[in-house]
Amino acid sequence: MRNMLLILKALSDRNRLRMAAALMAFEELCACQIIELLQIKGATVSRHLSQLVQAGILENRKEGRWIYYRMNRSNEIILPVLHWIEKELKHDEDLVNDRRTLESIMACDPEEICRRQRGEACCPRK
Amino acid sequence: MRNMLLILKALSDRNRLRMAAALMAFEELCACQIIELLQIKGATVSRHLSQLVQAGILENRKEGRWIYYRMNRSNEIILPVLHWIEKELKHDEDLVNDRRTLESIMACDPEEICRRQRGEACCPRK
DNA sequence: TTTATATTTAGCTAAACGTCTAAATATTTA
DNA sequence: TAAATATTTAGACGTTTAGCTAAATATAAA
Repeated sequence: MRNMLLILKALSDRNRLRMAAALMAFEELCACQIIELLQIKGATVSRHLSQLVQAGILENRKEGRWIYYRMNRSNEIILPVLHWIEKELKHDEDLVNDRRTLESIMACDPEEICRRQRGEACCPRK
Repeated sequence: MRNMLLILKALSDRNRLRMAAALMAFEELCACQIIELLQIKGATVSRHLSQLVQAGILENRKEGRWIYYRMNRSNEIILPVLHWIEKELKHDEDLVNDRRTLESIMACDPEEICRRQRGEACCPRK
């Protein structure tokens, strides 16, 4: 039961649900891309991501200075609930919007995203 | 998304998950039976139950002084996640134990359960 | 119509949570 | 090797939440 509660709790926060939905649509995202999507502080994003990893929903890999997150496809327990979310929220207004935002985020190099987050203007916002 | 979050939040508390599991196994239970199962105060149980109703997971009906709760079978959205929980927690130690406890609770009249909750000895505990 | 009683609501407290800033860590570049 | 930088960890703060007790509500029994 403990495990199930970890999973349900991890998914029952708006920002974490958005992260999960983003990674259902986009194979792999680095932390800075998720920061850019959610527009909240990196430290906060980091804690949410680690909670999702803790629950077995996400996994990550390190590549240089970046850390990339993706769904943990080897965890079969969570597949049904992810499919459920995917189906029910396919047309959710906020998530459709997030996917659109992600398209433009993916069009930039992570390099550019990070530069923007340090306050240097680049990579037009919209 | 708001709706999905209500559902996920409602299910991501240990006691509420136990309530939901109990009502997957036992068609219908009145509030006093759930109080008896969880061994927490009636007021607290009441608030949990209303949160589950709010999320569309449970429905209730009034019969005299008692209020009976059951799964809201007309809400199709939640069926997949309930099946998921049912499958994953079928052999969960705590929930197996809850079902055993419920067997003996069901063997008493609600009348008896309520009397016990008022402090009068009756209906042997185990 | 008064009393008993099953459940809910209101108000409180302690713990958990989401967010932030600042400091720490790890990796790359100069 | 020193400076830059992407992410995480630590610590603080305001909000939410799960639990309690006591009061309110609604129904049944006397």
